Amino acid sequence: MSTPGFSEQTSALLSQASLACSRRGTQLTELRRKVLGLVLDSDRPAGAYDLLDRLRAHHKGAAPPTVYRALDFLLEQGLIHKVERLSAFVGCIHRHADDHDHPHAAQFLICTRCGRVTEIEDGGVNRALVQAARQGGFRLARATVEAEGVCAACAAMPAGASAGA
Amino acid sequence: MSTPGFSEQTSALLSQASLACSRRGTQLTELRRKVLGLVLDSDRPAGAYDLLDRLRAHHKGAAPPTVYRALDFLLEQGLIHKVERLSAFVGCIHRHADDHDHPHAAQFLICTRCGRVTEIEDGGVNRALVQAARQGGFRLARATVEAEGVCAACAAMPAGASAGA
DNA sequence: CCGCCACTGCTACGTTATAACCTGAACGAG
DNA sequence: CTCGTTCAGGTTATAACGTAGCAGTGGCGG
Ligand SMILES: [Zn+2]
Ligand SMILES: [Zn+2]
Ligand SMILES: [Zn+2]
Ligand SMILES: [Zn+2]
Repeated sequence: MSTPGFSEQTSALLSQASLACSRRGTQLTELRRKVLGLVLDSDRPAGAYDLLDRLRAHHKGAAPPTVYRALDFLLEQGLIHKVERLSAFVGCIHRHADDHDHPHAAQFLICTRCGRVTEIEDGGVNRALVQAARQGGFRLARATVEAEGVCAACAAMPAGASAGA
Repeated sequence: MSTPGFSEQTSALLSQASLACSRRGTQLTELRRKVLGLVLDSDRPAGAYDLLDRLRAHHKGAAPPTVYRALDFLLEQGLIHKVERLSAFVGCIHRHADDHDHPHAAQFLICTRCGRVTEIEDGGVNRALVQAARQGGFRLARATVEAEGVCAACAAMPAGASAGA
């Protein structure tokens, strides 16, 4: 695999991310690649300090700014998203077209049972938001939409249990 | 005025809040009333530590737990909202019906020029969210919707200026 | 009187995020 | 080549946000 320690799927996503950055004239350096790999490899949102701890295993001397700078870069590149309610980060599931100059409009479904976050991109929600903003004369730039509830997997489990670990 | 140091409008809202709490069997104590007054009296979202500083002017010995406990209470009572993106609090503009047992579904428009936040409650957005969640088999409990952009007042100003202060 | 409860005071601590300053590598202009 | 500039990252310290835990007080019902 291309980056030891990461899953096959994560490695594949890292390769795509690297390409996407090249096309945009930015560099997915080794450090940024590691941080992105850690985010992608986690099936739950990852906090900055969780990432820092894991990063330190293979990157001695990492400090808060180390990981926050990498996260800022990855956010700018649209490779990850921040879930505000959790102060945590998730990998972006969407393909990164050559031309994407500004972030796409996504929404997040946060399961309060298992902690997993699903990224969706719902046209209806986006249209409704644009409409609502326009009604108030508000010039909409972007929106944070984070729903909390119970995911399909957890809803199918007996109460008290949580799907998949 | 009923509570010295607050505007007439804030005082009126405080009276309403006090009544609403009585009906629900909870107490809007003097401390909680002061914190609510501070939130309502501000035309921008107020951070917890900003509130703490202002609270100390009339309430010697206040510490972080003092203000956070009051904020928790006010959130539970639906008297204020937290704006996650700003880690700050705003007063709720809606009337507090006797029967409201769970929080209402509101959205926030955050102006990046002047910093003001407008609370709206848009049926279209709420319907779209319910619909989007259902499509993924997600049992929606509540949603954080925080739009960023430029408010009508700021959009009418020359670039570089910001409306009202 | 006594136990219980809601509220508050207070100390300390945990978590999240950024400021400020410095080093070194890469690269083109002069 | 040497300088200025840009970008990435190391390092230290600190700001900003939030909570745990325990003690005291005062009301209220047994
Ligand atoms: Zn995305
Ligand atoms: Zn779940
Ligand atoms: Zn409200
Ligand atoms: Zn504005």
